[in-house]
Amino acid sequence: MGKDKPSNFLFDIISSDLKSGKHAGRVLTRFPPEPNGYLHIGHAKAICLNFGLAESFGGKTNLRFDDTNPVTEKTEYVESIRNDISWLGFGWAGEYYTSDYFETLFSYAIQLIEKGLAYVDDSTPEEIASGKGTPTEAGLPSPYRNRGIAENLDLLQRMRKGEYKDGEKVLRAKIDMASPNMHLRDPIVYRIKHASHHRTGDEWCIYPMYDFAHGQSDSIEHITHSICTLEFEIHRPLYDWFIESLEIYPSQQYEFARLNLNYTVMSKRKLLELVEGNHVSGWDDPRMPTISGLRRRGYTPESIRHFCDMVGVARREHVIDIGQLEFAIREDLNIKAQRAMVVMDPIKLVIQNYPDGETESLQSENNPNAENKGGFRDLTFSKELWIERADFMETPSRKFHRLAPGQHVRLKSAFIVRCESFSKNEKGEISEVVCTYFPESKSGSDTSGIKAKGVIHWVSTMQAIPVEIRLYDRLFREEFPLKGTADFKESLNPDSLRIIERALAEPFLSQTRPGDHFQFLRTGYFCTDPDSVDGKPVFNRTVGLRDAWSRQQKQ
RNA sequence: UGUCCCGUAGUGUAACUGGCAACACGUCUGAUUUUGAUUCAGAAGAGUCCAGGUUCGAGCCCUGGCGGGACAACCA
Repeated sequence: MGKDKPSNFLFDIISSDLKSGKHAGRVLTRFPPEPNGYLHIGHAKAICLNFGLAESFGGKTNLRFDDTNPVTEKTEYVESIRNDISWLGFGWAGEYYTSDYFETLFSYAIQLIEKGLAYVDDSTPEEIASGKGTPTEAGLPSPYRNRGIAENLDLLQRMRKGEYKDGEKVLRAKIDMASPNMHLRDPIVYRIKHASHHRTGDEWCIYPMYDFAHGQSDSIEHITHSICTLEFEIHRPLYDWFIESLEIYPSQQYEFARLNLNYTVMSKRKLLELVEGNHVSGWDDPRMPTISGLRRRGYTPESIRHFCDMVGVARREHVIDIGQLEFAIREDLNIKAQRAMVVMDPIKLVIQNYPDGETESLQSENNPNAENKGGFRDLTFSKELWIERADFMETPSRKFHRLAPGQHVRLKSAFIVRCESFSKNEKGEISEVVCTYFPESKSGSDTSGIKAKGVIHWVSTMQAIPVEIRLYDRLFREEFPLKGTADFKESLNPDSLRIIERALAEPFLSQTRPGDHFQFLRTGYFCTDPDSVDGKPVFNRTVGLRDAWSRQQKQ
């Protein structure tokens, strides 16, 4: 399945580069996260592309932390990023940090000055901003634009030595203040930041800007294809300008459209806002589109990689329906997940013709869709069972295939029962259903000749264990949370988490470990949460089963 | 009144150097089913933003519109 990945424009570019011998038959890509937040599903797409493309051409991929802004970056993020990439199943050739290149980058700056292509500007940030002009009006040259080379060199060294305060001076490339591309209007190359860096500590007080770091870092590593998202497209002329001016290895940048999903947000800044505002429990909250959130939710690496293959790559902006992601995980878990029966909202079912105090052992397949049905496990059957409240109706609609007075139903992997009567509590809720069972209708050896229209799940009251279930729904109730409201947090779905404190489950679930995947029969896929403690497992709903019945009900 | 990018079924992605638009998800039927799941079979749904042009022939090439997006952080 999915053996042939559909072709895409990046694949085509690399193919033809290889054919033309452009990089001497070499393919080296890189994944360049800034360690200022956790990776999300959008990054997964970039990871799959960079690693996947390289892999399909026998090339390699570097991991490079783009750490040029010490005030937002942390080692905690470095670790989570490394962990997430490995978890997705990718291994990187070299692990680098842009900060490893600070000294080289500084020497590049000197070269630029010596070539008359950079100058130190004493203007204030406001002056620089206004001097840039607008997209439709040319900018004005800075009064410091024509400083001599020697003076520039001296000033840059003194910037490095820490003789100036933040913002007092910057180094700018001398390109073209009238360029229609704003990024070419003498972009800032180095700025002063007296801030401690997560790796270089206080060694530096000047830091290179993205544009002066990224392309050169690619070049230093001899990256052949530098793949990034569309918003950097307009930076490409600058990327090329630095490489040409410095006469260094000509890495090439290619852009693709970033992944967007409906009913969620996909920017690190916004995700950080959700974390810091306690709208979620953390970066790995199962409702987050982060890789760690998806992992905790129960998504598998395979499902995420397959999803990334399915959505493809192109240069046009798009929004993928979250249903596509759900399809990917259902498809994977269908063949992998152990089945179990868990009653979420229990009512008691009493079998009037079953002997008091007796039990019998029945067998049920662990996964009917896996090879050899995944083996079998034992279930304990008895006179009193828990069944789902929703599986009984006092006055059923015509198409209701479950329990109702006089109606037959099969208890999964057990017997057919017929509903004889029921009782209600003071509040008028169903409290108990009384049935008779047909001993000769035992699953696998049914000779009763009785046909049951439906099958329901159950668990024996004496053996059942209590478990906590966390039912997750989409984090936002708006398809496009950013549209229409001033604050995207107003679109948060108040019902994105519903906790069932005490569901009743098959006893073998007491043995589960965090990260285990299950399909709770007729309900959905679930994953054991790290919050589980001995005697009280906690399960996150990854995704519900497809449900033609409820869809039909809604219509 | 600027520059650049993009425009193919509801969604997303294909269509080798032009040869009567394909795949996936979704939707709808029907069959099977001890999960109203899965599986299987089938159907509907675009004539490729619009208008011209080149060509025997254009989603692919050209021109002009229209529509969407990006660009003025000492962020990446």
